[in-house]
Amino acid sequence: MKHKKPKYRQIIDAAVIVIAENGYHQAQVSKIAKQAGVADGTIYLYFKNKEDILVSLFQEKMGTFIEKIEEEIAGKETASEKLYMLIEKHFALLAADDHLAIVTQLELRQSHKELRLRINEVLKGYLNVVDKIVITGKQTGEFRDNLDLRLARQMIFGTIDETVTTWVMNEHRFNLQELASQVHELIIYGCGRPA
Amino acid sequence: MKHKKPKYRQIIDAAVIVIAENGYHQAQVSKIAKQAGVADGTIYLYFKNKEDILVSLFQEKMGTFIEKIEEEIAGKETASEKLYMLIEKHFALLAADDHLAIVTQLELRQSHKELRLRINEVLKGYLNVVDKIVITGKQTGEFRDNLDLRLARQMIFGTIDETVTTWVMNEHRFNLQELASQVHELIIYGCGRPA
Amino acid sequence: MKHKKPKYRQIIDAAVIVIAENGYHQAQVSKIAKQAGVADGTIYLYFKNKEDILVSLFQEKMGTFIEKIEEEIAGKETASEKLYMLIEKHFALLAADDHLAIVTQLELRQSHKELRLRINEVLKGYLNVVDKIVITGKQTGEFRDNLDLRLARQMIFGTIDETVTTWVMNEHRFNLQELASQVHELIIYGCGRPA
Amino acid sequence: MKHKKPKYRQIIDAAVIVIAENGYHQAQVSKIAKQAGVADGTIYLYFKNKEDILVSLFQEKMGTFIEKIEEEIAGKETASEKLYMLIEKHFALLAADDHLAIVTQLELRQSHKELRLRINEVLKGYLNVVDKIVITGKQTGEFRDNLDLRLARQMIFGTIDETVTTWVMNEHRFNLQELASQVHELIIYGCGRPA
DNA sequence: TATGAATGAGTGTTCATTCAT
DNA sequence: AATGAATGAACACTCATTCAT
Repeated sequence: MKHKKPKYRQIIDAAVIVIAENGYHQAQVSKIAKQAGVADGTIYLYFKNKEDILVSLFQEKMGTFIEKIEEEIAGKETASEKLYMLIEKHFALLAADDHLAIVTQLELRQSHKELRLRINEVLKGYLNVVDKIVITGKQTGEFRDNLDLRLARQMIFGTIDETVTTWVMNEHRFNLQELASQVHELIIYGCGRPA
Repeated sequence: MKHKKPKYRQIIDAAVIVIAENGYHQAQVSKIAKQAGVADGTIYLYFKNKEDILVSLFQEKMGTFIEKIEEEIAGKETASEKLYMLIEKHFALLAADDHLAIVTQLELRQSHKELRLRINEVLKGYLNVVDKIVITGKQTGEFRDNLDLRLARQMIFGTIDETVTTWVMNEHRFNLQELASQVHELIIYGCGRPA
Repeated sequence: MKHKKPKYRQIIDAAVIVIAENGYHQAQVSKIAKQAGVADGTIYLYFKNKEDILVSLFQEKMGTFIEKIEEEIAGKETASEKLYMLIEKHFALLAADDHLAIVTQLELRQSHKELRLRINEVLKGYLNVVDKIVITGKQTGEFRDNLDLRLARQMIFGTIDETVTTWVMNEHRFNLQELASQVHELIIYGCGRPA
Repeated sequence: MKHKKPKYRQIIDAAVIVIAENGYHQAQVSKIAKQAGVADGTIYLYFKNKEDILVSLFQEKMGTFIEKIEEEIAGKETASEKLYMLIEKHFALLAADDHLAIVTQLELRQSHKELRLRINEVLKGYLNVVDKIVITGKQTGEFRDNLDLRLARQMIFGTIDETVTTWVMNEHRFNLQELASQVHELIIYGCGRPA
């Protein structure tokens, strides 16, 4: 809620569009300004530099993303249900926003190491949500006692992320949201056949 | 057998070192040439352009990578054992080559979209190995019948890849190889408690 | 009497401080406005543009400078005494105002050629005072008959100016005012030994 | 003799022309490159950055300048004769090179403080020559015993420099070289009438 | 009078690639 | 085969000035 200034959001939204349509390396500040309908210099009244646009973009979008997911999860009882909602909502939100999906899955990963480190900071918010689900699952007995928190987190995030990336790279040739239940099953039961 | 020319490998090995030590965006052709002990222009006698160095690098290294993993897997009977060897060898090979781990997990992902598409082509070789294991598992009845091949592949690759990336980003603060059995267990049984 | 508006002087004084403390090229209009406690736009109610601030600054300060020197000189009889007062007062006034000394000797000289031409116009007032002393000296017989007015003026101004600049550049490591009598001697008698 | 590469001198000479004709602030690197008949990038094979061109320019030209003056002076016996040659040669060299005179007297003085400090370093070579003359003069008894070295240096340099600057600013409306003897007289005997 | 958000022109530098030797 | 000097396109950011309020 820090930034109510309409131009702040205008510029971030413009950045998403320009990056999605032109690629990270072709997203010049002047192009973003033009898309936002402001002068180049105006960008610098709201952002420290180009990197700041990108980090802010990720913070804003990921913030909203996490908030929405947490809302959905809060209404669920079991870890399994929470996990399902996480996956379902994650897929739904990205499926609903083509540009954002391209930007987060493909383009922003081309950024400089330093920027990626700052993006990872933001990502920690998401991973915390995952962690809470895993901890809940272990407490309720739904998940194995000997489950390693970090590995479980990596497995859950890795599976979801790889699925979304494949979907984006295949240019949405399959329906992402429909996969939610299968991905959920895979994470809970693994590849193995139930005993 | 394709390239016996010593300079071809010399340049690729130089590229790995330069990229690992300087980062993708600081790995200029002139730096690679210097590290390889050749003139800038000589690079272009062996590679079409800079992108070609990187794709070739990935092809060469990933080729060897896949060969070694296939060797190990061939000696195993069950899908579960094959999967274990895949994970174990994957971790072992990267843990043994610092530079290569950094280059494949962090640096090369900063490349242009186009280059990443070509890298994905190479990656298919690896994913085919995963696919074969999954298919075997379904045939032997080790894996569930209703397992979706593509999703299983994404889950396996996503989990392994995310684990390695975390390890590289944490600057090797934990022992990667030791995690092989836990990751294996996670992929086979999932997070859930056995019935 | 020209400008009674308090903000006019406020802005000029702010400019002297900002230029002295930040250097000519780091003295942005917004910084001057902030120092003066007015909005950026307000500057343009009192000055045509940035250059106008600097020229006005020089005019105001140099005007006061010349007035004070003329006062002192008027009380003296001989050209030699007048010259001495000129030097002494020149040194005294700049030694008493650190900021002004830095601005006139170092910073303002970095200005564009056009601005420097306008500054030279203002400087003529000072050179006229010098000229009057030289003319007086020739009339009274204190100075040589064949003395070229322009050259004498350049020698007097050049020597004084170079001395002040050296003093400013040496960060006031020596006492400027104490040099007045020696500089006076040098100008009257030159380097040579009296016959 | 460090740089025999023709392009090095080509670029420096181009810089003198471009700065003299366009002014310091309109002397873009691309303009200098064009004048030198090389590509923009070529500049950076010979100079670290733009500032380096300007410092090198000053070093090269001032180096030659000092060398020539020292040669002339070496052939003279008395301090007075040496001083005369210094002035005469100083005037002659600048009168013979319009562009260089403009660059050193007007344009280069607009440079940033840092660059001016580096230019001052180079200038010390010239001031050393002046110092030697003054010291000689005191030893031979031509100059006063109580002459302060630093003040004498400032007087000599200040007078010569101010004269040249006036000449350049007046667009060569008078003959500079002809003034040498009068300036010499002024420095040796001052404005005063011989006793 | 006074404000301050918005404007947009302008430029030093890097580096993949070429080609004469 | 090998060299390495030369090329030239491309871009983030600053800041004096304006003008609606």
